[in-house]
Amino acid sequence: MMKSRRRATSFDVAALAGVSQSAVSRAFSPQSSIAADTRARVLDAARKLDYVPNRIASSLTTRRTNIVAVIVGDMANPFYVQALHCIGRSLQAQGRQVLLFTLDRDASADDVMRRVLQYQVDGVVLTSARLSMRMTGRSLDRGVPIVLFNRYIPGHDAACVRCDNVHGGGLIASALLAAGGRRFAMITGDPGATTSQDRVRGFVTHLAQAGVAPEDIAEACGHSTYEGAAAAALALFDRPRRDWPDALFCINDIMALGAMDVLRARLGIAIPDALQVAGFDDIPQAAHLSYRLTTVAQPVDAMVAEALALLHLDGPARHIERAIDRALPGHLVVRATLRPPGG
Amino acid sequence: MMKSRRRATSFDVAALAGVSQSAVSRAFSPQSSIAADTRARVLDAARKLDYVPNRIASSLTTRRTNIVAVIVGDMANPFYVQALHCIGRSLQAQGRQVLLFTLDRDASADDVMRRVLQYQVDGVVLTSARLSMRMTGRSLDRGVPIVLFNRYIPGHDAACVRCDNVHGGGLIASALLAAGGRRFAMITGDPGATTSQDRVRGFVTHLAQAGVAPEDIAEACGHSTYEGAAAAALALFDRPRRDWPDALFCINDIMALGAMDVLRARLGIAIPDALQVAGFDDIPQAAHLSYRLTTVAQPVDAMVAEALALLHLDGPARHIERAIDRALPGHLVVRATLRPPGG
DNA sequence: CCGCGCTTTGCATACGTATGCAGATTTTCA
DNA sequence: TGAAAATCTGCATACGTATGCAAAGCGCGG
Repeated sequence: MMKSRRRATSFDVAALAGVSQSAVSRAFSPQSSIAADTRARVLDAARKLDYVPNRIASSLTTRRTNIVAVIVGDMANPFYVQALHCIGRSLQAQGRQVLLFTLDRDASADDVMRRVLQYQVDGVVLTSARLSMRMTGRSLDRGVPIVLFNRYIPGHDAACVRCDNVHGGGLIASALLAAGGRRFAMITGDPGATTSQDRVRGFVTHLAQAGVAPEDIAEACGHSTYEGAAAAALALFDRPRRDWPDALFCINDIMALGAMDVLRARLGIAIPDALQVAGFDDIPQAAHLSYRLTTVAQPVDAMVAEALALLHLDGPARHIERAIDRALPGHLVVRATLRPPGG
Repeated sequence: MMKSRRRATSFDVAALAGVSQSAVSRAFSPQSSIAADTRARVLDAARKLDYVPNRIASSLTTRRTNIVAVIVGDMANPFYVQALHCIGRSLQAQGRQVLLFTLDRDASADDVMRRVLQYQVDGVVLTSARLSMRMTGRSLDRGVPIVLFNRYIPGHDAACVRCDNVHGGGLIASALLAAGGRRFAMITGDPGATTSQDRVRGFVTHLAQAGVAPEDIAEACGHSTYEGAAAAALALFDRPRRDWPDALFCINDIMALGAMDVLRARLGIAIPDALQVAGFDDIPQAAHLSYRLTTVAQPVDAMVAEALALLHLDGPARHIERAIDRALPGHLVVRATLRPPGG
């Protein structure tokens, strides 16, 4: 059976059902004023013609595309994949979809933002550390709601949802102290990312209260990647054995995996006996039996729900949040990379 | 400075530049017939008004959205994340975007496909094993090009790009034999997935040629997940120690990680000394020092390039490929989970 | 039987851009 | 210099749907 070349439109359905095009439109919009039997007749005709409403066309008049742009900075970090997955699920449950933008190293902010705006998205979720400022500016100027996911811009008034990273850093410091850590080290992420800065700050501040001077905490930058962290870990241990750290905080899990792997494989360091390790994020791999990483779990579901709520996708009038900064608390997940306290 | 509430349209730009709306449209389309200085004047006015062409509106007349739907069945498998990332990068380089559809366990094929069709996408890339048949049917009926990524449907004529899984299974069999494997075992994936079936077939066939009877190969289903594989691995070793397998093929890497983790942690099995393990896919984690997994690398970049080419997104007339089945060869990546041959 | 209110329907138009066509302008060549 | 060719521009319309408005149909109470 050969289908007609042209796709059926609401006019075709209207003709078959013996109603006007308006009736077809109303039949497909739940809250419209239309008689039950008319709707049934229309849906029946639509089925016969294999008609599917054209959302692109409808978005012209409704001024809503039901599309949300998600800009992912680092697809190599499972945490952001997890966040993307969660965002996609939530939006799909609302009848909306994700338009995905991945950001390459050399991507220009203006370039990405121009593409986002061309697609008339209803909102933007930005998970990229880099380029945030210029992108949020253009988005807000054009009346497109944007929410920063897990990062913020100090001088700027864009809405932001994040884990309380300072608090989380403190949780890690507290756990490492309780487990008997004495010589502390950190592997930090992208230096420009507030995520990294805040976790470091929470960690250092809490240690300071326990009498550990900041200058006694060894530090190396792992650039938020597995490989970068492996290199950083080796750098931290490039010193006499008696000065080796015995407690290491990696500001995210993916770096903790890199550090653990290289330290065990290259230097034969036993974890947690010779070195205690903690991460941040609670990515799926942190629970794997090769790592059993102690970490701070981010409340991803709640963060996503909050972020999408701040976009105000429902409701007739578009309201843009300003100067919102929601910090949700994470919680410590204790696994096997710390010694039991008092053990 | 307060921006006007309404976004600037091509008419606004036209008025400011003193030209017609058509001229504005042409100024933004590279191959249009327009004088250089007119274009410059238009672009200048556009910049002043912060005008961005509305791609949604333009797609109404061009009948192209420059959007490709990507349906991801399993976001928990890093291989598909990697594929998604690669697809996104390639499309963005062509000025197109990915509209992401994630498939939950309980998602209905009709439901997802209806949403795909509503958005008038220019093409569909389907990476989900389940539901493939009904989805491809509806897509093709409506003239939307669809390509199955790394799976195919035997009775169906949709285009398909995949790794040569039979060949890859043979590579693994060959490597395990050369490394001295004697008692073989497999952890299989989703029973309905051709990906799993083909890899198993290649593996079993190759072993048979070497004199290993299929019924001597132990088998358990890991359902393509880390956790499922861990359970399957324990089941395979739930027998007298002298009957334990010494060569294990997991039909994808994520399951190999699960199997290795549980066998080492729970049963204390040394890899590769007591057990040799191989996977398939070459996900990033396979290279991590905790695993150093021998596996078959899929040529993801080439597969994605081929898949997108089959959609025929360029060119004026939409041509739909039928009955295409491209199988690209993978290559063995030897790491530390096999003993060196002759060692 | 009349008038009021409620529901349902169709008409007309708007959304923002692309493009065929014809007219206008410039260039080319004899 | 003139005519033909080439280039550029604007007009008008189409793409597919949503919705304000008014008209029509209906039920109900007086």
